[in-house]
Amino acid sequence: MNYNEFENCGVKRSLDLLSGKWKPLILHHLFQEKEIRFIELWRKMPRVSKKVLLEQLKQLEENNIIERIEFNDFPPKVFYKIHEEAKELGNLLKTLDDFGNKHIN
Amino acid sequence: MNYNEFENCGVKRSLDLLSGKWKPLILHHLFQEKEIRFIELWRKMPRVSKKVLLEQLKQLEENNIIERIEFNDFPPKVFYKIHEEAKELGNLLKTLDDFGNKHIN
DNA sequence: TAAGTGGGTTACTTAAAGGTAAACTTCTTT
DNA sequence: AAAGAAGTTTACCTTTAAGTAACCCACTTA
Repeated sequence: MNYNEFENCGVKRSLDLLSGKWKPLILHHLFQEKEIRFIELWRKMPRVSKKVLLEQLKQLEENNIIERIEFNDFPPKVFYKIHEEAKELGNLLKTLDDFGNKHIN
Repeated sequence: MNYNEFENCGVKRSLDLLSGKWKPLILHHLFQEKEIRFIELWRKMPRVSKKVLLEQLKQLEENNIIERIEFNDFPPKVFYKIHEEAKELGNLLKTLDDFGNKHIN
């Protein structure tokens, strides 16, 4: 999240959106589930701390990649899902995955 | 360069290859020039220190993204160029650029 | 012989990302 | 009354990436 030069570059912007240790894994789950509760997501990736997971989710939300939907229930209920306008991100992830798998080494 | 989990994931591998503050800019220049001397490259991006530029180049080389070609001349002469097997990276960068430009905000 | 050349290294500092652990909130259940 | 639930926050520590500045090497040129 620290490209301070060459700002006007789409490559950087894309990398910014995805950079963060747990974001690819988060997105992987969100693309699978369409909509998932915070605690469910956490159970799927228990090696992240709550704090860090929340940080990454907040960054994704600020970048309009995901949406946070809160219900005033008890116990609290919050859903996260891929933002409608970021659905095309799926294709990008596929492209990145393909390239990464080909380019082993 | 620090994804220690979910290693077996192409997305992570791709992001790893590209993560580094100056790599997108380096690659931009290398894709333009096909082959460029270290000092020329540095002149094109004078806000990086030599040390950091060399670090980023070394990482790219270790990942087989670029090639380092050394001549035993004086003064020393070293060329960097996109590795033949990484030419397809051009398409990936294009994809990232397009996405980033669309997804402003 | 002193200064300059291009590529690279070393030692040290700063800033940012991530990790750990505990506490808070507001309700429900036992 | 005590314990537990889900989501979040706080305080603090560790690790890593990046920045700064100086120096080395082997040779050439003024």
